[in-house]
Amino acid sequence: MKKEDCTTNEGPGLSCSAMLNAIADTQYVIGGKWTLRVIIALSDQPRRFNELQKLIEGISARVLSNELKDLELNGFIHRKIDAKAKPVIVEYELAAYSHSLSEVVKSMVHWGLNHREKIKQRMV
Amino acid sequence: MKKEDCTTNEGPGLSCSAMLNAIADTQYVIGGKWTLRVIIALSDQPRRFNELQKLIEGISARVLSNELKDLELNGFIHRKIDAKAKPVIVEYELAAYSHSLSEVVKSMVHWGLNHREKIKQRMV
DNA sequence: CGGCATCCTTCGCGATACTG
DNA sequence: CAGTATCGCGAAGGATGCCG
Repeated sequence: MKKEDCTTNEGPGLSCSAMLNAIADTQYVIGGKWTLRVIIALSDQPRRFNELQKLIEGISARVLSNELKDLELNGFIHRKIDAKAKPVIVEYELAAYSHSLSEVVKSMVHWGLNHREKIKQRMV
Repeated sequence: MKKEDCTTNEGPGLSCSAMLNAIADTQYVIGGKWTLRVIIALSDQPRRFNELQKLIEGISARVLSNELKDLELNGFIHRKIDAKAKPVIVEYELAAYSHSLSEVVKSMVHWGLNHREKIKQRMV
């Protein structure tokens, strides 16, 4: 075993720094305060800008705008423009790639619930 | 199905806000820049403060100190003190609870690697 | 050696106003 | 309606120095 290899067996054959970089990437992409909220708000149907802002309580237009740009850059959503309509209609819809997050989201939800339970019991 | 239920099927029977809270908890606990690095640095053996600081490149004493306190509060590590030695020896070791993170870590590593691959291919 | 105190910087985010 | 521009706060983190 190389010095760099992690003894935790999360990444068989993966160096620690490679693992840490991958984790940092994930945190960078979905670690923002609103990122996953926007994705979830789009999970059942495409939505328009102001619709999203009403749906996601507390988000400002500036932040929502930035989130949507980043999400599009990362391939999570598509921006659909209907230029024929007047005024122009812009809709955001989830791309297939957003489903690749399901495992990450699931494990985070699971761990978060367990952790809260654990904390509660320690309080008793 | 209640209005609150998520149409993404990550949390069967779980409301969106419950999911989002659980995710926020997880991000709060392990979302710090250094948290997982410290845990991984401790994964093969207990280590002392200055040893950790050398091992984790770039971390300051202040930040490491805070991380270790938080990690202990959250039950991830134990602080072992050998008071008989002079000067006193302090060691940090992983607690069993830190292994509960393995699924989260694994999925984040996996997704991060895939995402980087995807980005690379788009560059071509 | 194992930290804590202090000061400073950076970055994410919030609030508000404004525009085509 | 769908955003952009501007301003600025607050918290996380970095740099440095000191102490038992």
